[in-house]
Amino acid sequence: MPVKQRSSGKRGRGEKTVQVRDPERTKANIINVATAEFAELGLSGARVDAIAERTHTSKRMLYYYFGDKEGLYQAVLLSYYEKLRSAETALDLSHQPPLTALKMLVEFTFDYHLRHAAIARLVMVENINKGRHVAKMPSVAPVNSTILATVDDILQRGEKEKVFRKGVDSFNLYTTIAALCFFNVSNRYTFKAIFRHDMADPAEAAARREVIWDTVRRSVIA
Amino acid sequence: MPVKQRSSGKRGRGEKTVQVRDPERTKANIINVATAEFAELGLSGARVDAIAERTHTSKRMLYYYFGDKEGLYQAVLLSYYEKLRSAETALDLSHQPPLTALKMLVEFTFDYHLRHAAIARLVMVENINKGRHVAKMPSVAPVNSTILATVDDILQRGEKEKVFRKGVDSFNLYTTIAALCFFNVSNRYTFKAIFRHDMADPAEAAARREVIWDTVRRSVIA
Amino acid sequence: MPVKQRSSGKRGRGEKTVQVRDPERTKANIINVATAEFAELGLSGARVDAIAERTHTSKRMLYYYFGDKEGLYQAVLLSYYEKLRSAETALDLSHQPPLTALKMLVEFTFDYHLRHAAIARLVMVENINKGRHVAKMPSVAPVNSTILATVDDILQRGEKEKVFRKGVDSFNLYTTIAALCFFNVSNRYTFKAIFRHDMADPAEAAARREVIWDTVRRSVIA
Amino acid sequence: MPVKQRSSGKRGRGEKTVQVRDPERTKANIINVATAEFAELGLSGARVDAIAERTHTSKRMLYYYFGDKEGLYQAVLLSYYEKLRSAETALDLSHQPPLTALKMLVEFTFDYHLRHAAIARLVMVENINKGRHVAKMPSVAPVNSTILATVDDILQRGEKEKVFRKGVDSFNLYTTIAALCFFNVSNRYTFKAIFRHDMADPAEAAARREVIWDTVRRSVIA
DNA sequence: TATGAATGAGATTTCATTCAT
DNA sequence: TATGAATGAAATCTCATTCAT
Repeated sequence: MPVKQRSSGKRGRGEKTVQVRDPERTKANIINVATAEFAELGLSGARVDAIAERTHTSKRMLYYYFGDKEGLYQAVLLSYYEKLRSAETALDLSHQPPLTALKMLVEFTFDYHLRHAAIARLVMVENINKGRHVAKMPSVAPVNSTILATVDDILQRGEKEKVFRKGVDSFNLYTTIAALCFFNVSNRYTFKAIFRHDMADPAEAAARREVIWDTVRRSVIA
Repeated sequence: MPVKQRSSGKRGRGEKTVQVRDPERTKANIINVATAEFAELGLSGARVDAIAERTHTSKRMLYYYFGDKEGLYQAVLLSYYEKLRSAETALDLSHQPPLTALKMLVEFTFDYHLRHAAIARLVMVENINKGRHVAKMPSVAPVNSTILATVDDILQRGEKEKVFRKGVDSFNLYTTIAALCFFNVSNRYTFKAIFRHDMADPAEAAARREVIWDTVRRSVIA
Repeated sequence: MPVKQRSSGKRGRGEKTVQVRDPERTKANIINVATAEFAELGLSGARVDAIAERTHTSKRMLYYYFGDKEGLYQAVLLSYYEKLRSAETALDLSHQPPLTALKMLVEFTFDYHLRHAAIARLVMVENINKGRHVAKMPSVAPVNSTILATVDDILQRGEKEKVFRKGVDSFNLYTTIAALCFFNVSNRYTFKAIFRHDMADPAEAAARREVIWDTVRRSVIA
Repeated sequence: MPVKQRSSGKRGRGEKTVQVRDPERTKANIINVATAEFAELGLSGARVDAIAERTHTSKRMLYYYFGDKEGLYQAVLLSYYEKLRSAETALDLSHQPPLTALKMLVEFTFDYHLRHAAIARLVMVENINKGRHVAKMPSVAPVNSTILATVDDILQRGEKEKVFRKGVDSFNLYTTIAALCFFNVSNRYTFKAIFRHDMADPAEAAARREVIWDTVRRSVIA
């Protein structure tokens, strides 16, 4: 009988399938739930109990696999960066003409943040934590800076083709793109309160996406 | 907390000024300390005990003046927006030629965030909280959107003088400026871990400041 | 209403007087209860809950005053050494003739361990912990080594009076006394199981007390 | 415990001998590891996980062979008493002249405790447990009281030869020897903290060994 | 016989807040 | 107005043990 049911008092029927004995699935499940919780409430705001509750497992398993709350948080962070990398490499910008490639990068970055708001929030959380945890993750640095190589390639091709002006720095360009796209998610709530604009509103977001691309384009064209 | 005293020994004694019975000073003192704590650790990460500890008063006073932890946090937030407003109005951009005015605004925004990193972090914290608290502060909205009027004024004058191209939207322009300047502080730590660039390093910040201005300028000029 | 009653389900009526607001009494109360628990079960075997239960306060206060379980244990240990010192100095052996003084010391040491078995057990516990906690208590060493001065004084006077032979070392003598007296408490249970002798039985203890004194006496007399 | 593997990396791999299906070896291996753990940390301080970790087997085997933690502890205890018995009988004191025999016994006891400190600690642990487990081990009592017969034999021979005085009780004599030798190991750490003497230091131990023999000798000679 | 995943029960610790003085 | 003691409720974490394969 691999199916056990919880005798939870709150719910009508025990709806949890336990005892999966598929560690990878168990871990992935935990990480997914935890990602949402950490993104929603931050490291200190997140509740281990709340995470466990929404998991197919028990709280004990979080500790079994991730050691402690911070270990789980770190696993969540790592999994985010891994997903981002896959998404970025899946873009394959090297075969596009420079301007197209740049546009695709801008739009991808914008859309990715908008669609995965939880994940952008995770980055904010980590910055509130002063990057204490990313700093411990050696695999993150090399992986992510490949995006700089991509940008550099686009810039060089564009420069050679006289589409882009000279002297644009890849790190600065990428920072500009990231800043413009990230902000839409990161500062959504304070902007809404202050300026009565909801940057997550589809129409508003679509308009902003255009403006951002326009801004980036003007910053590089010859 | 008697226990803390176990590992003290560093301080002579009586380093806390005897309470002067000046409510305003007491409150200001509490808010300053709380600002640092909330900016450092977020709303849920901050500790009431820790704040009280670094205050010239006792914990009881926090509750006396601010009701509870959230009340204190809200007071901190409000005080931030008030300071920002004073600083912005002190700029007086309406008497400057449009391009100069815009440049001053960009540089002020950049410098302000860089210098008052704690305050930018506070904004991040509030966004993690989904703006739950700013939303409750009626005084914030009217106050802060005056900045939009300022930007609008600059844009209109620039357009009229043919320095700026037509159709630039003030909200979008301000968002771009804010995004570019805010990001330098908000994503400092993750960027450092991933790209090995310290965006807070004076030389790097100065260079970035130039690029940001260049980007903004190109986005508006005729 | 300084008296609050617990709504404990296990007991007929809430019998705990809380809210004493006499920190010293509260702390002493906690330490007394904790001494018994730690002596009975060791550091890891002791239960914070169990200690709190038998206290006039709540579990929270243990943490308030002592930080954590180890802090409490350390306080217990320190309090033991302080009590031992008072008892030893109260003896005032310097005005007794050497042989009498030595006998008094032996009998005191024997009786003290027998009467305060809990405390001898505490010393065992600390040795199981490899002295990790005593080592951190700077006040213990100087305090307790005054006993060596006392023994030394007795030995010198006895030697001068030709009651004691030459060359008896004070540290060795004290160690012998301590060993013989301590053992009666420390190894009581294993000895009982193996040899069917209960070293804590009054008659047996009284006899053993004589033998110990005899052994010590023979080891020093001229 | 998957989590532990986060900070491993030190070991090549496959450092655990593949299980040889030799129950006796497996059991012996477990007992050895468990002896160290229990001696180090006590019954409640020891961790089943930690023991299993350092074993050539898995945690399941501990339960398979020993039932539960206490069963394992009891097995460890029994194995200690068996080893002690073998060592003692190997001495063969009945063919030595009384004084020599006594000296050999003292020195053996001293050396045995010094060399097998883990085992003396185990006895302390069991006394902290109030002998709950030895009491359950029927084989221990008859076995170990043979040592009393040995001491008795020595005493009687010594008395007959007028080397020893009359009226020395064998149980008391053995207790004295045990106390003096045991103490060197059992109270090593507190004595070090309090008196700055390391009773385990070879030179200090050698000197103490002499003093103990001297003390015992003086307590019995005619 | 062997293993790694899984777990319930309970242990320790933390935290915002209130109370007595 | 001020303070240190006190607290309930809830959070994090640990541990011996069992289960599925």
